Amino acid sequence: MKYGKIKKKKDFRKILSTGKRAYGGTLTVVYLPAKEPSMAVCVGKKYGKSVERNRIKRLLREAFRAQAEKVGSPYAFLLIPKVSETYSFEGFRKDIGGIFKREKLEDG
RNA sequence: CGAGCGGACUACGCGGUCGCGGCGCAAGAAAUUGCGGUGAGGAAAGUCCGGGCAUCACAGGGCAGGACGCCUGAUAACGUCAGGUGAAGGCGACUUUAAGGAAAGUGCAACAGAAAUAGACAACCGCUUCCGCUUUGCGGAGACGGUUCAGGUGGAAAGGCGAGGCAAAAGCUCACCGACGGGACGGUAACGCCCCGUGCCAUGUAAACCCCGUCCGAUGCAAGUUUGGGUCUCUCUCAUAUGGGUUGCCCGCCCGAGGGAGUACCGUGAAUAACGCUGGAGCCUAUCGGUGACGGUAGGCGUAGAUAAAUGACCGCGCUCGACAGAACCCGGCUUAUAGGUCCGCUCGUAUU
RNA sequence: GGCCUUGUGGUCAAGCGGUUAAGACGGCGCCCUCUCACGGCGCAAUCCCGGGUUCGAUUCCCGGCAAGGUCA
Repeated sequence: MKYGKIKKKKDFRKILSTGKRAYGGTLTVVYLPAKEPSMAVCVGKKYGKSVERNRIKRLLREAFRAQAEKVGSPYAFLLIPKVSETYSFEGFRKDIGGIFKREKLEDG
């Protein structure tokens, strides 16, 4: 399934206020049923300089991509990482997988 | 071998699988799919300068304000760079340097010190008057005249140092050094060097105000352009220069501004849109001119253009185990951050030949 | 991305190149009191950091760092 980008400020507000929250060790996932599958990562200035922020975004997208195939129905996802010293691909991947399993979003 | 100086370069590499942003080609009505190729830096950073570019009822004058400041050159331009001069530091290679003017004027110089820009007081000496005494003299006080040496204070005390000179002294005189004025020579110039003269008067601070010289219109791609409607009619409010725009102010110049209703046509998307948006003062190689910055000529190259914003994950191999760090209109610089590695030129010390 | 502003005890803040760096609130110590409060006395500042100009810099100049504002 192809995931689009969430861009509009209105959409962000809607998901953050009405969406369901799921917490993992390294990040928080906010999601809402939607017509088209979409996702976004939230990495503000508190996470560091631009190099560091870009790295977090890449890791999150890649980890999400590795797990997204399991989700059957369309949802809008927001991924919000927690501030820490180091960020790892493996940690994000396991947390996202665990959240999908717990929230019963996986297909079948 | 040890210590050091200057300059240049590099910024993990290779192979696979999956994935991302532009571009090209093909397919498709379209969404999209497939293939190919391409995709961050030396600082992309800070936004400290300069320029291009764009807009402002063209950009005119004056004031204010700002920047720069040894000389010559380079450049589109610069506060940058190159070469040189002076000064300071280092044994040296070399490094640093906002380096015009203090006899245009104003301000400031705490504390200390007799005194802070120059007068007084104190001190030293001469002469004279008075007083005292141990009476060819010595001491004390006062008037007049000469002088600023020494001591102490200070960042700085009126050219320095040595000799002569004098009642005591002082560039009063002399040698050397410095300063100032004039001249010759060398250099495009800053300046250097030599000669002659003047006994010498002018404290510091201009990164205090300021003076002199040179330069600057303002605003910045969130600039701005296009579509978002156009034309006509009616009407309302403010205004006739005492308004609005143009640079902070003045002059000058330019101009009415905003809203509502109706009708005909176009359009249905209205801001998260498109353009600006990357081919350029471009990069590489060779050669010529120049000490050099740089410039000329010839050949070659095609080299990110995103907009919640693209480079990542995993596996294998190698090693020195990988620093600082991510384009956002574009260039030239400066400044700041930066693990390690490579190369070139040079200095000092020690030892050997 | 562009353009600006500000950094002084814990907080809010004054500060004409020479100050013992004002003042208020708060904190700590001592005195006063049987005790607390009030009151009195005292203490606590790398003037954000690094250079430079100057005899002397919180102040002037240059470069960093941090915080904040503003422009569609």
